[in-house]
Amino acid sequence: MENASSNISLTTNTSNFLKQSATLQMEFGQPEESLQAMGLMAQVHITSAYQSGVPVSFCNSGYLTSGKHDLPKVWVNEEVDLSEVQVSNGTTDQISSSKESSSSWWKSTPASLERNKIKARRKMREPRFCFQTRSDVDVLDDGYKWRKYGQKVVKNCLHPRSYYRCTHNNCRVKKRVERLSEDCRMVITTYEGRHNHSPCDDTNSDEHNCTISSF
DNA sequence: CGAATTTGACCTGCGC
DNA sequence: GCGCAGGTCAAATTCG
Repeated sequence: MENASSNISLTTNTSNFLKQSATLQMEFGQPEESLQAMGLMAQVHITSAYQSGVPVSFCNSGYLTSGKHDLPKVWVNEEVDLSEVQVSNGTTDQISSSKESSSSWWKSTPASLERNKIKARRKMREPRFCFQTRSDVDVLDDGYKWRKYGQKVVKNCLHPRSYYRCTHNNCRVKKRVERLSEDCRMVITTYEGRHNHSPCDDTNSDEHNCTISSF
């Protein structure tokens, strides 16, 4: 990584990931563009890939330090099943589960109809970006406004995982934040989905111009 | 007092 | 089919 400001190198270990990466570029264009779409203004170096949540090549090399944060290690976990998305045509009404529609006691209420929609939505996997930073704070300032909607203790992890959702209207981007049990200073952030707005829509300060290293 | 967070319950997917 | 683990919901609580 001789020039972090202009080069993003991608390490791939499996042909499957290459396929996934190709899909990603269809969706987002260049990797840099992808990261910007996620609101990541910092220049990054992609060192490893996650495949279905399992690290193909976990990054364990040194980190570039800037302030309280090290520049993040990023990997892309593109899990969008385009055929599935096309079948659903962006809506959830066409997706149903015979198992769920047969025996759930709550199925006939308006709330349950909404739940069915949510479930169908869950089936459509969103593009994901994961990155790892060394930081004292859990939530990185990426320019977007997030609302915490859950926290869960994950097996074999000392630290709980936090779940956040973008607060912008109709933006369904989510992120998960957890700390490594091996090194509590390491934060793993996973973005899921793509913002349909700019960071400026969420903040009225110039904080969003700050990069991840601004803490 | 409204917004944000916490937290226990619930739901779903997956492996055995 | 069952149990476990991860993800989400929503009522209660806290915060600004």
